[in-house]
Amino acid sequence: MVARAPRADALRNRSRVLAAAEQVFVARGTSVSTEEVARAAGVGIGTVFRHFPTKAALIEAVFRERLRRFGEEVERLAASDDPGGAIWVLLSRVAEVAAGKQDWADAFAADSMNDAFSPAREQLPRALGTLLTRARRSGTIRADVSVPELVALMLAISRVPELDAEGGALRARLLSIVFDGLRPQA
Amino acid sequence: MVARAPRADALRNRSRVLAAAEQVFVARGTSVSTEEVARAAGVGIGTVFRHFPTKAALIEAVFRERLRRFGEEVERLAASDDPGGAIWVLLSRVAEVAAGKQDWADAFAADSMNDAFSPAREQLPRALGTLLTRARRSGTIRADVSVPELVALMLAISRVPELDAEGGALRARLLSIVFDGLRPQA
Amino acid sequence: MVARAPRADALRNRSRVLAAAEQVFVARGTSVSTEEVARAAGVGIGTVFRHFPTKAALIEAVFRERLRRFGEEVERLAASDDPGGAIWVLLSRVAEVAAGKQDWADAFAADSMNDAFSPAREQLPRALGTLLTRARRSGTIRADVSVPELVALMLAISRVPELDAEGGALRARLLSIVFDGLRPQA
Amino acid sequence: MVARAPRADALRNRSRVLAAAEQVFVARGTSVSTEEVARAAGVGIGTVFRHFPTKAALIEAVFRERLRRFGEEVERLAASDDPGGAIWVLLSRVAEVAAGKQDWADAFAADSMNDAFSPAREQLPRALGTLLTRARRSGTIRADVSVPELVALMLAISRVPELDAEGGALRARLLSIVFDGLRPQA
DNA sequence: GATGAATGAGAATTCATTCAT
DNA sequence: TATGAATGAATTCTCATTCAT
Repeated sequence: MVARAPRADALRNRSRVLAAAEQVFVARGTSVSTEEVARAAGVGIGTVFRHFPTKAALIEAVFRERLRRFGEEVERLAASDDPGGAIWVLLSRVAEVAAGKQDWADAFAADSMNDAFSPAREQLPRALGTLLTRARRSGTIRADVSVPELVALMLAISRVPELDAEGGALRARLLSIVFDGLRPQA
Repeated sequence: MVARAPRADALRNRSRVLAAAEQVFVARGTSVSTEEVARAAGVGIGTVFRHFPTKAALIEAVFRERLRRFGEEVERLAASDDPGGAIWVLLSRVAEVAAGKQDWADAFAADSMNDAFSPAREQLPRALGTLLTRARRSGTIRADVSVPELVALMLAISRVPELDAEGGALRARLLSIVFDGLRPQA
Repeated sequence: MVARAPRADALRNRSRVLAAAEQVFVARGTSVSTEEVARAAGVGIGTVFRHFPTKAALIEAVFRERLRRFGEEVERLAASDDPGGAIWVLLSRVAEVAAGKQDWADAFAADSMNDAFSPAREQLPRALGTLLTRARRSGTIRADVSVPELVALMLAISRVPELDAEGGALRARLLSIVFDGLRPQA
Repeated sequence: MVARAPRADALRNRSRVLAAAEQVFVARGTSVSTEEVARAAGVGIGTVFRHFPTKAALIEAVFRERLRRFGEEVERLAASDDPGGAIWVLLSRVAEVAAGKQDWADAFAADSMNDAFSPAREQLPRALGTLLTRARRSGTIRADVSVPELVALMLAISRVPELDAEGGALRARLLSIVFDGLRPQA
């Protein structure tokens, strides 16, 4: 019995499930039943469990994927000409993405710093570190802010669901406060 | 057929259940079974449901009580001689209280601005408003920050569970960033 | 410790409970909770259970009382000048009373011939017997109908809930069929 | 994503549950717990709920099935050479079937004319109508009896549980009364 | 005696997980 | 492999009955 490369249709199903799960979890929280995820993916529930042995594993996989994509985005931001502006963009994006998606943010917050996510643990902090260093050098961000502070701020911002009210004006004011706090202080 | 004062033992049990529920919810999330709450309170499950007709009602009651206590605390802070310092204390307290209590913060965030909490809706924003006005006048807080921004910040801070790491040093740095952002900018 | 006559207020409470239970059972079925009966009677639930040791006992008592009153009514009918007409009235009354009160009729049907109801077992059949004998003699009722047949017919009629439709016209036609069947056949 | 035929074992289980439920409901009333139905069917309780999402749905399904079979029986009777005799058989069957099955008769009475049972609403009244028309023409049944009266009589008869006593003799006499009432009157 | 709070055994229902088809 | 039926533990809630006040 040689370990065989996964069949193409199996891979396709895995992706389908992952995508459907992300959509459903974001929309209605991770407490939706696995059955609903299967329905959204257009597969049988058995298929979901074949690819992800427990529901927790599915949630984790969805989240890992999300972190991965986020890491890529941060890498692009870290390469920006304007690192200070990039941090502003970063925090804005976090606030946007999280708005109204409580449960999702929960999972993010609960697990983002978990040992389970070794790839994200490498890529994301590294990208954030690069971004911070460059921003510090450019004089837009104060020197005593490092990655954990930035992550904590991101988490904090990501978890306020009411920011969409008033057409996002509140969100802008919140970000402005935080951003002013990040600036080198007189 | 006169409306009678509730019996002493009933009141005692109600409080016990409320206290046990708060403890259990904070420690292990609001998803613990009502049975466990009953066990923690040392009463039968029927007693829990007698006092709180649904689980949602219990969660709400626990939360309402918590908001009430928090409102009192803010009122005391609003009367302080040093309103700027009081806001610092306020945010610190929020961060302390929320640490490691994810689900609890969820409930707070989800409901804190809800119509259901009319008493809190009055007392808490009023106290925060007083505090802010006084802090603005004393020159410690910038003029364009009002109650919604402050609440959003509190929510944001309250929802970062990892702040206890490193003996709270990270929490202190996060607060310092936020606080600098709240100061009148040069 | 001599057996003492029940206190006046205890008797009053017993009646109140009985009356309230009848009303509630007729309106909403015997599956309403004992608590609701207590509420309707304006007493505590403990009082209900003091007078009727189990819910079944309460149902039985309510029913016994109802049979007793019905027995009295039949006695009056049995004394009528027109025994044939009296039987018609009897069956009409049964149909009227039962209309729309399914659960109630259930209890009636389930228990009416039960050994538990010794007083009713005496009074009611005796009155029906008298009525029948007189009706037979007057030539309005056929000779081979005796008390059990009459009771069965009453039960049957009492259990058709739809008879109120069409302003009772259907009920009238049903009774007419039964009544014709009861007449001496050519 | 084609709609597939239900699996054979699923169909088998559905039938098993339905049959077990009918048996249990008839024997001990529809208030038996779903757990008992599952036990009687030899399946897990989850299986019962998979096929019938609520207990009410199960009761309804059992009842619908019963009405369907009854409708078939009436159709056979409607085709008889002796329509008068067929009506006698019909009423006898109803009395037999219902004997001692209180709760069952309740469901029958409560729902038999319900909109929920559209198939029965068509088949059963139609068959009864045919039967009645033929019986009227043959001169065994009086002209002013139509389907609602017949149904009401069936319901009435079906709801007298005591008819089995005395080896069914009482039942026979009750039916004879009703039947004489149905005959064209002199 | 009266009260109503406490109790806990069910009951219906859900859902992660397993396994026959 | 994919499917979806079967399973049963767990959960919320109800209610008859008991018992302290």
